[in-house]
Amino acid sequence: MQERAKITRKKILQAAVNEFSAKGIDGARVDGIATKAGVNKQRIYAYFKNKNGLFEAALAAVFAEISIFPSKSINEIMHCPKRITEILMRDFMKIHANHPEFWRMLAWANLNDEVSLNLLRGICIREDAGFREAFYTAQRTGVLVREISYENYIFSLMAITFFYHSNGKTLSQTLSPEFFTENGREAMTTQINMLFGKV
Amino acid sequence: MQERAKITRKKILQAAVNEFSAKGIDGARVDGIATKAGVNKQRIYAYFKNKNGLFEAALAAVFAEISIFPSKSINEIMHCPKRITEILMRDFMKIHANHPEFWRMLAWANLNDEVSLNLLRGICIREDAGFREAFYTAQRTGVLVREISYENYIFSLMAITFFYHSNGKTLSQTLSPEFFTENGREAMTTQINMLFGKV
Amino acid sequence: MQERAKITRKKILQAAVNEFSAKGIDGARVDGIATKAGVNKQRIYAYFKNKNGLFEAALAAVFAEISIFPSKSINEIMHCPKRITEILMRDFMKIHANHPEFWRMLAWANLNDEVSLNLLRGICIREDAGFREAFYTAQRTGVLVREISYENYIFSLMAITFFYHSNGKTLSQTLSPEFFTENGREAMTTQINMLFGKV
Amino acid sequence: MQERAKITRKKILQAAVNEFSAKGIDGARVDGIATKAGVNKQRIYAYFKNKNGLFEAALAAVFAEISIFPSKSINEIMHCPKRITEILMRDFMKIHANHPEFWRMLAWANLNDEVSLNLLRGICIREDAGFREAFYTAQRTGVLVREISYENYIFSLMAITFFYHSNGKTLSQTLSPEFFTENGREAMTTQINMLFGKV
DNA sequence: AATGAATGAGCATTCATTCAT
DNA sequence: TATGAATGAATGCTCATTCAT
Repeated sequence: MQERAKITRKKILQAAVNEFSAKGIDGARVDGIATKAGVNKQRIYAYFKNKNGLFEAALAAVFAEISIFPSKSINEIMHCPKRITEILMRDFMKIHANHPEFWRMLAWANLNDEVSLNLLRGICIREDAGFREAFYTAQRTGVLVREISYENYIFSLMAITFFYHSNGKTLSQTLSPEFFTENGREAMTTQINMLFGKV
Repeated sequence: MQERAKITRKKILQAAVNEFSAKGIDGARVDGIATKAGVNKQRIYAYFKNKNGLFEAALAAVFAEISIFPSKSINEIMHCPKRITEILMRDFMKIHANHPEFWRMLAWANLNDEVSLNLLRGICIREDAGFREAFYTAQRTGVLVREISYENYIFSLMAITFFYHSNGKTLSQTLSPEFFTENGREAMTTQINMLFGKV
Repeated sequence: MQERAKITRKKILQAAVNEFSAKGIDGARVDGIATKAGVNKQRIYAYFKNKNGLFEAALAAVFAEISIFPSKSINEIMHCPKRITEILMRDFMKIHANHPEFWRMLAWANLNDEVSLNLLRGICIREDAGFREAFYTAQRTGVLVREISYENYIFSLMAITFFYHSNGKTLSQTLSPEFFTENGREAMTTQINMLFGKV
Repeated sequence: MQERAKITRKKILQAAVNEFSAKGIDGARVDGIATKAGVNKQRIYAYFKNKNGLFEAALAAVFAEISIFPSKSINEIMHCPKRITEILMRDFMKIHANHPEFWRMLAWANLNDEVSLNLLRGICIREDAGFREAFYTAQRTGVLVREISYENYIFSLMAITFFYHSNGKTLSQTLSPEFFTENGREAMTTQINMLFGKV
């Protein structure tokens, strides 16, 4: 693949993430993506076969961009294991706040029967070995509840932060709009932190 | 509205929930809904104005069907406050398992900018006063952590159960497929239960 | 089907015969047919499913219009069996001259793998019993060669007249342009007539 | 033209005959031909100007390959003039059976207004002088009907054999499927042979 | 209230052809 | 000579919505 082609491919992917995350597979328009990318529409089919193929590639591209466990955080945790939950939650919250396309693409992908996740195989969020180590250290030093497994711990924090961002619209209508204020967010972080911390 | 019209309206709504929850607003077809409902397409426009209007009505219909806090569970909790988290989590899990249209409609609605949630106003899940009472009882009797607020407690359990069902597809590819086995589900419930229970 | 729909259907079919016979399945444009018919393009899909379905219906419509063995000719032959070949050849020639869409649609259909001829089943050219009678009479009275079967006789005359019209373009380049003059046509008819007539 | 170019040209032509004879001008895809030929698409435009030009060249190539009057047959006829019709018919039948691309390319060319036959000029089936001689011999020796001209004789046999192969699909649906059995083919050859033979 | 017919804008995808290297 | 990249105009088909009865 020539240099020019690589650039074209990249422009398409960026536009695709933009359009797909906003409107989903069915809502997105191939024309729109081509225009946004400033690229001939046919190139999309040449590089990604079809709309679905482009979505899958766009999803993979989003995953590739996101770093779930930044080494900076791991260092911080190692230094002060007590803060593990707080740090992790703030990281996750930040990821979602800065990359709304992440939860959106995830949500679209989960709702759609036809998208294959094959491309994710190579990229998937492997829990960083370093972080896992930090988790066990926190449990060993008695600052994190022992009853919970590593997987369920990660899962819970992901669930809470994902849900917080993905369901804001309905939650503020049905449960409480308070969650989505500065204070609400703070309170939640604090409480969840205490929950997992050993009293 | 005549009796016949009411029946037609109901048939449309059922078909709409079915189609919308499966395919989303953009993926659903008005023709498909009309056919599924065994009703002339034009009736949809007569009763619900347009596709979006129908979606909003369908979303409201789903909410109206779901009972988040069954009185049976409230009684159980009152009788044995220690089991509050376990009972609630099992309830939520069951709701999602039996009504996948619930999380799906929620997800579609949250992803879409144009759907109005006005119709939810009248129906929204108001936390049953009874349940709130049970929650405070559990805290007072010392079987539930005191640091967490009622809202954040509900929120957390909703988040975990929602996320569990809505993101299964990507999670089993990226985090672990173990979650979605019988054992995985049990372990999670137990651990979350202990987490919120006072040690 | 309402009267209005019947009219629309018929307009589509006429335009389809026109366009398909001229350009073939791949060459024809659905848009072109809709425009020629003065009808909304979507109606084509409503009534004929797709382009192929429309072609098949158009082919059937052409067959339905053509009368291979006009009763007038049968009467003439009965009256003067000696002229059977001449009459038949002139009939076939006239059909092809007046209905070029006949050989053209046949040719397109034979070249295309995907067209089904199911619709022809109901219409297909059944040799008129009357004409078959005339044929045997001619053979019995000794004015038609006995060695040839009814089927092969019809086949031969069809082949010659079809080929004459369908392959004119290449034949006048490769064999001789003489065939397609008035004299050439006359000579051919006369000679074929004599060929089948008993000397 | 370099040797390499000649090879490329030939590969393109072969693929073109293959694709065009199967799908016609409108049905064929330049991409498909390039792929089949294992050649860069652009070469097609360099050597044949455009799709139509390629078709015309492919048609000419098919004609160049076919030998209508093999000298072997001419010898046989000279040796036994009585068998002229039978030999010719079997030759034609064999050509069509072995080279379906022949009647197909002819049919596509005749149906299409835009193809020019200029390239055929140089190649066209000139009746071999030898065969014409054989024909007259047969007539003189009284084993072939005298009433038919050379041109009409050839024409008739070509018509029958071409039609037999080109219209099999519709004929077996509308007239009789019997023609296309081994027996049917034999009977036809025999009868046509007798028809032209002097009784 | 209900339905069959109709519409126009749109949509994913394709294709012959040209450009740039 | 040869090739990968790019283009713009279609092309078959669909869909939400409205009309007429």
